[in-house]
Parts: sequence; C-alpha cells; structure tokens
Amino acid sequence: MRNRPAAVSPLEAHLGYWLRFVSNQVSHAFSVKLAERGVSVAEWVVLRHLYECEAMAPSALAERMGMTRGAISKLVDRLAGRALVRRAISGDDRRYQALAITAKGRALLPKLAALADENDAAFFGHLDAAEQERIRSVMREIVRRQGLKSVPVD
Amino acid sequence: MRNRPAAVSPLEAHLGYWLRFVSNQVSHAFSVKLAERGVSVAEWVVLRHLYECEAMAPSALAERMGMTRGAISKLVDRLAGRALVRRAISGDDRRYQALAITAKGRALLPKLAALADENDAAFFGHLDAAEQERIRSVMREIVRRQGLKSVPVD
DNA sequence: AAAAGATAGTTGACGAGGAAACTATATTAC
DNA sequence: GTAATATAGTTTCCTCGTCAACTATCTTTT
Repeated sequence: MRNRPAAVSPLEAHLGYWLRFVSNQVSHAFSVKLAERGVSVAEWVVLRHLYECEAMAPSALAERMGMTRGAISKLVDRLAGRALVRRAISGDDRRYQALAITAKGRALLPKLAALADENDAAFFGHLDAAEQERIRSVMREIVRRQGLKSVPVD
Repeated sequence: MRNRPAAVSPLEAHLGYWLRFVSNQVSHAFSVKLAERGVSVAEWVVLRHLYECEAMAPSALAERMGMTRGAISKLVDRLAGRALVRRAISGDDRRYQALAITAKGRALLPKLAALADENDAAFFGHLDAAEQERIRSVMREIVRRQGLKSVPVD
C-alpha cells in the first residue's frame, strides 16, 4: 500500500468532468444559435430573468446568475445600448437601479426562447420525461446543498 | 391560440441551464482548490491526459478536451514554462509534436488528483453509486450522440 | 450632526479561450 | 519534379468575465 504508485482515478470517473464537458458543448451550440440574433448566452439569461419580473436590481441578477456585479454592469451596458433593457433609478434609495426589459426586448424574447427549447431538445430530447426530471432534481439538490443563491424563489 | 402571449418556457425547465450552472460552480470550486498548487482546471486536464500516455499530439489533446489548437498551444506554453510538460518533435513527420509529462509533472499529479476527488465528492458525494453512474452514462451517451470526439477510446 | 462603515454600481487591468490568418512541413496532381 | 493542396502548430486580435479599486449613496455610531 506504500510502495505502489498512488492510485489516480481517471478523469472520466469525475462527474464534474462530464458536466463541464457536456455543459460546454451545450452552451457553445446554444451560443451559435443565439448569434443569429446577435445575443450571447449571458444576455439571454438576463433577458429571460427580466421578462418575468417588473424590475430587478443588478446585484440580485448577479446572485441569480452566479456572476459578479462587474460582469452584470457590462452586460447591462450592452443590452441597454441595444435598447433591450432599461435602467431606472429607484426613488427611495438612489444607489439601487431597477432593471427592466424594454418592449423591444420583450418582443425579441420568444424567438430566443424558441432557440433555447430547440437547443435543449437537441441535446436532451432523447431522454424521457422522468429521466430529465431526475437530472433536474439532482442539480437542484446540489444547488440547494451548496447554498448557492441562484435558485429561483419558486 | 393566436392572441395569447407566446408561452415561454422557464429557464429552469432547460437541462442546459442547470448543467451550466452546476458545472460552473463545480469548476470554480475546483479552480480555487487547484490555485493552491498554482494550476488551472484546463492545466489539470492536460496533465491528467498526459499522465497516462507515452506522448500525445497537441491536436489530439485539443479534440479530447473540446478546445481549439490555439488554446492548447498557449496552455502547453505555460506548462512547459513551469517544466510540467515537455515538447518534442517527432522524428518522421516534423509537423507533429509529442507532448509528454515531465517527472516534475508526474510527481505533482497525485496531489492534484486528490483535490479532484475531494472536489467531486463535495458536490456529488451525497449521491449513491447507482445515481452517479446513471448521470455519468447519460452524459457519455450525449457525447456519443453528438459525435464529440472527446470520449476516451475505452 | 459628523465620522465611520456598509452597500450599489462602475471602471480598468488582467487572463483565458475562440476565430482566423500565418508559418512550416508533408502530400498529391500533373 | 514542381505546383497545388492539406495538415500541425503558432500568433494576433477580439470578447467576456474576474478581481480589486473607486465613486456615490445610505446607515450607524457617538
């Protein structure tokens, strides 16, 4: 037990390895599809989040998306530059911003959503509903256990 | 069916969303651990691949890792700069390189492998072996279906 | 109420990786 | 055998995200 070379588990033994690999492929394929519409994956996620709520603070978005505030700031710059998102200063505390999706952004979103559905189906469509749900719940559980803040408040 | 707003599926409905999210967290946590040893996740993967084979061409590595040749080139620069990896020109076709891990790299690797095991356990350790294997096989199947070249030739 | 501290957002330097042009070598066509 | 093409690796430029310093605003302390 002492003189054998340390047993090094294979890369493929790690779920993290597989997750990273598949996730990268999925995201990359998605980014190619989104590029037709001139949108990045991160931009899609921002728009999708704002699509549902009246308004949201950049910090909250950062937490939800697992990104830094700096990244969100630049992301919102781009989106605001293309009039897909609007910044407003909330009245009571002037440090806060209230981000909201614009009508233009709202109009674009269903098209992006269709691409998202399509992309997900291309990679995971062959799995039956139960299998998909199992994976989803495993992922949700991991997020919960790690105390990551991003879980939607559902 | 015409006048209702388009039904936009929620972000969390997409497995791609969950995979990206969890994978990012796992990789980030791992990168923090690896940073103690001054190594990045991509560098770890290179070292791990080279640990097992006599020698490997950068292109092959690129395919396996799902990265571009350019990225591998830079990655190998860094690793070679730290004497963890060695470049050699193969004799018969002088375009090819034969990458190999050095003794120093080989000595470092088990320590990195321990961090990898530890990190994977932190995120997935609560899943029983069957569940882990199910996810692994789903991922492997996706890779196979997409014709991604990275699957080890096992 | 003034000073100290906390919090929201922004900015700039940096690093990693992709795309595509580039260099060097090898192979194929004629 | 030489021109055209293919292939391996490198390099340049670009984008995106992090980190840490910075500004502005609000809160707490005293």
